[in-house]
Amino acid sequence: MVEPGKKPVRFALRVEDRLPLSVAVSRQLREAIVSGKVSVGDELPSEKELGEQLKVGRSTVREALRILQAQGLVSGGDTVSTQRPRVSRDSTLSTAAQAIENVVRLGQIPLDDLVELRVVIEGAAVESAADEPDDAALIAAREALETMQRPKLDVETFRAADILFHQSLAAASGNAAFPLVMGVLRSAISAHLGEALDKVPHVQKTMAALTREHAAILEAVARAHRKLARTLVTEHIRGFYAGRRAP
Amino acid sequence: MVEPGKKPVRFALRVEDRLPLSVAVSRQLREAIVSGKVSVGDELPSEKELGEQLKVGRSTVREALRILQAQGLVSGGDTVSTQRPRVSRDSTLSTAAQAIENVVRLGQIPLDDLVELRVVIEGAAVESAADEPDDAALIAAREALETMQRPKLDVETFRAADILFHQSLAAASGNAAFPLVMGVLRSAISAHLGEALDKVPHVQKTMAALTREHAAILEAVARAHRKLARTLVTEHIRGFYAGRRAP
DNA sequence: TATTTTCAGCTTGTCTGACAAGCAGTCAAG
DNA sequence: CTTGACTGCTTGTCAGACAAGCTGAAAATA
Repeated sequence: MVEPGKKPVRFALRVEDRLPLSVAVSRQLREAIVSGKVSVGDELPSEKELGEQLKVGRSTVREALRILQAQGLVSGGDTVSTQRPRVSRDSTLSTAAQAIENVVRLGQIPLDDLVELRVVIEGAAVESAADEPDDAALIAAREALETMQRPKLDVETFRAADILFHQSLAAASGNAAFPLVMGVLRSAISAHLGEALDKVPHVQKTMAALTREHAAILEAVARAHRKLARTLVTEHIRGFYAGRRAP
Repeated sequence: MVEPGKKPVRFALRVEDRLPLSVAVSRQLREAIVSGKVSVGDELPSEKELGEQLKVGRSTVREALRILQAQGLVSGGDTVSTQRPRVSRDSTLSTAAQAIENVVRLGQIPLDDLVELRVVIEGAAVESAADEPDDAALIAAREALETMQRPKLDVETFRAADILFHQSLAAASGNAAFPLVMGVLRSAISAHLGEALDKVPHVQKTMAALTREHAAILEAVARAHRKLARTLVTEHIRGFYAGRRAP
């Protein structure tokens, strides 16, 4: 491919930092936010004003704001409103969750692997919660459990209480990363399974059984039986998804 | 890859709530992507065409694309280019890491919690790898270890080999979710710590010590000593970050 | 005076039209 | 066969327009 007479000279095109203005603007704003130059909860200037300060058009500013909203650094984007965007307080958490969910869903990770990861994390969470529980979170878990113990519960309410229970349990570990990743896993798993799970043969019976397992887990945590709590959680999760997967 | 027989996916917009159109568009495209309706690597229609199919203006489409780029689902956003955006191949991972980094930098998740989560996951990974290892991944880990054992290694090479070692070890568990989440965690943690690892007092000594720990971990895994492997990994990670945090 | 109504002025959301820069193919001239 | 011009696309950016909604102040009313 190379003639003997000619030396292969490669010319590398040095692309200077030509990134779109909108991206540059978003990065600059991001730096101002994460570095604390604008504090959390502050209002940002209006789009027009930002554009004038930065000497860019309004559409450019709008695109930059969209990027920041997608990153969860700026509020808004979920409703139409005339409110000025603010530096976001807590929506970055759900943003991170969604980002991981994207990875998981695109990564074609087998369902079993996700379930196993959830077992690992939730097992560690209840062990930690059994050691030194966060009482407020434990109370929230207990309330969720009481909701699930109400007779003749409809599936949707049960489902919401179930999520809240597991979330609270993870939060009781005192580790903020546990509930975050757990929530991500749960949502990714149910996205894999599809939402047609409510059509189990014996819904009330299944829900009652799950509730009993929840009660046992919570009690093990409350009594600081860390190994028992882990075992119960592991069986609970594995059993649940095993039953779902091959009905 | 544009055979005449392949018919392009058509997008039709369905407005649910009073969401901004741009957000609705981005969500719909996101669904099309993560559900595999448009496959990874595919080109999306041009902005004009998308706008015509969805019956929205081009600026609206552009804002939606910005959101998707910020989420890492669509390529582009880092250079100015006339290329049509594609469904992104693998950049979602770094996006997730960046999202977590935002969370951490805004102080919503303490660094220690992230480290502890990494301990949990990597501990479970080596246990699983000790039980039934994926041989190819173990070989990769061993090669990375050999790289680290080379004398007078520069920091960057060591660092790369270190990442590869841990990644391979996690992959040896056979669970695809472990290396994935681990990678996100690792990147988020190191982004938060800063890259100032070179400023350790005794770099060569530190690297040598880390390498010995790595070797011990790998041997424990290879000999199917699951508990030992977990203990070693736990100490390895905790020790590493404990040393970093308060130098 | 106190309360309600009105209204001007802002904001965001969206659309349209315009232009520059750059890539890709075509097609003719050398 | 190479070269160059040309055409048609793309993205990036801007400017201007309009609707809808909020806010605060002035005006009208009780």
